[in-house]
Amino acid sequence: MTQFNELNLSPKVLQAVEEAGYTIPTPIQAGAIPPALEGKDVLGIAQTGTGKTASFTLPMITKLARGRARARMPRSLVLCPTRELAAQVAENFDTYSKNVKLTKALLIGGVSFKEQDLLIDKGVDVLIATPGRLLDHFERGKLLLTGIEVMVVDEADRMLDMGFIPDIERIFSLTPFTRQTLFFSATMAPEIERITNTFLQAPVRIEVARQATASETIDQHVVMFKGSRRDRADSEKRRTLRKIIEEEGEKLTNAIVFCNRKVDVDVVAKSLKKYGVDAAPIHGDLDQSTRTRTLEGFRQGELKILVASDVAARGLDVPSVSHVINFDVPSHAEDYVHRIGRTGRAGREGKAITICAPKDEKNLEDVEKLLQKEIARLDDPGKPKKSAETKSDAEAAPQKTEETAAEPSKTVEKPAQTPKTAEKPATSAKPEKGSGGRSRSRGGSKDRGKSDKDDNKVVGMGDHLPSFIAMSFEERRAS
DNA sequence: AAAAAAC
Repeated sequence: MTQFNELNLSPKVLQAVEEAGYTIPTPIQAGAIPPALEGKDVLGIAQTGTGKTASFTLPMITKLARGRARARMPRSLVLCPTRELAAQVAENFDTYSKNVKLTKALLIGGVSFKEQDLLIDKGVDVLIATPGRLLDHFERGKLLLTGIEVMVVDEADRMLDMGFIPDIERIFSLTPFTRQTLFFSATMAPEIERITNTFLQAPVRIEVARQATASETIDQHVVMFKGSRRDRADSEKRRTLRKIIEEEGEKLTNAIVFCNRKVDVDVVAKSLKKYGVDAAPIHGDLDQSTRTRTLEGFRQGELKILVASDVAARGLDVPSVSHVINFDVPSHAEDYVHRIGRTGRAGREGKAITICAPKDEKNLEDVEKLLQKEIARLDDPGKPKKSAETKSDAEAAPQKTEETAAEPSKTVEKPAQTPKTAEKPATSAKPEKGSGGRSRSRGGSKDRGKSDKDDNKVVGMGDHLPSFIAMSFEERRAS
């Protein structure tokens, strides 16, 4: 098996890698580092969690160790779609460049220009940036990109989703065409293919395809939710969420609750807190210091539940969480895969529960189409059950209890008609055996777990790379 | 329809 010391990395970089505890590169690292060191363009098709970040930081540090940056003329540039990702990449540089004299600047929004300007003026070897802030600096005349030797585009497909492609194209055009380009994307949409054809020169293409799939390592469930009345649906949905959290009990050690909209992130987080659940919101409207602090608290295990918009769905290197709960079904089916990919990492157990309101059913269909399987239905634990009479009624026609059933929202009643779940008072958090009927992952996972551990800093999704992402182009076209 | 990202 290839080892890091066979990849021609500089001794100082190698030392930092070894000190971080790694000896065996991941496939994307083994594939991308040698051509990157030779100065070739690289097209990496890989998901977060494959060791992607180190596959460009390590060769970059090796190459940049020689030479020095001039004022306002950075020698390399890494573009990331979100501020958090950019910060993560910066940390990765710190880890591996500790034995090398290398200056770097993190150019992201939400923080003052002042410090960033100061760094740029002094000259930086590595610029890590989100597109908006980078262009902002450029337009203020503070920055010249004509000295860029290496440019990295990270998470290009997400850049596409976020409408950054024009910015990326502009930035490409501001850098010298002699630059080396390292380009990473989880998928290859036609638009991404076009960009790579335009801006990459004879790239070495590294595609990471893995066997394991999301659907096999994550225990997935969906709760079909229906509010009793329009004006109560919102609060009832939050109650359903609380009940889900209660029912998971101690198995839920930490979780991310995803909402589709920022307002809901705020409302849900506030609601959970009100009911004594340790939760905090994160989304793009919160100021950067709050975002950073919240995320850090969550990483440190000081915060139990992170209520998040899709800012946290992809790429973020949060620790493996025990649960992902979708307060809403994401409207892009692929986001579902990214969201649930925050759990069950490195071969550990993971559980994903999605709340599906009637208006989300179309989205749920799309998700199931993408997964090519049905997600196990769970009864709504938040639905107050009435008398035994209604109970059998509900069993016969669970769907039918809408307008007519104006149910007292505060009353706690015993849950009925839940075959798998033991009956319990609402306050008890009794563990329930996962009943989704999904078989666990196959062999291999132990092995993976080990190498994921080896590569803790950069590994994200671990074992359960979703099958559609793991497929090669040919397979994808075929299906 | 929303989120992310620039002030």
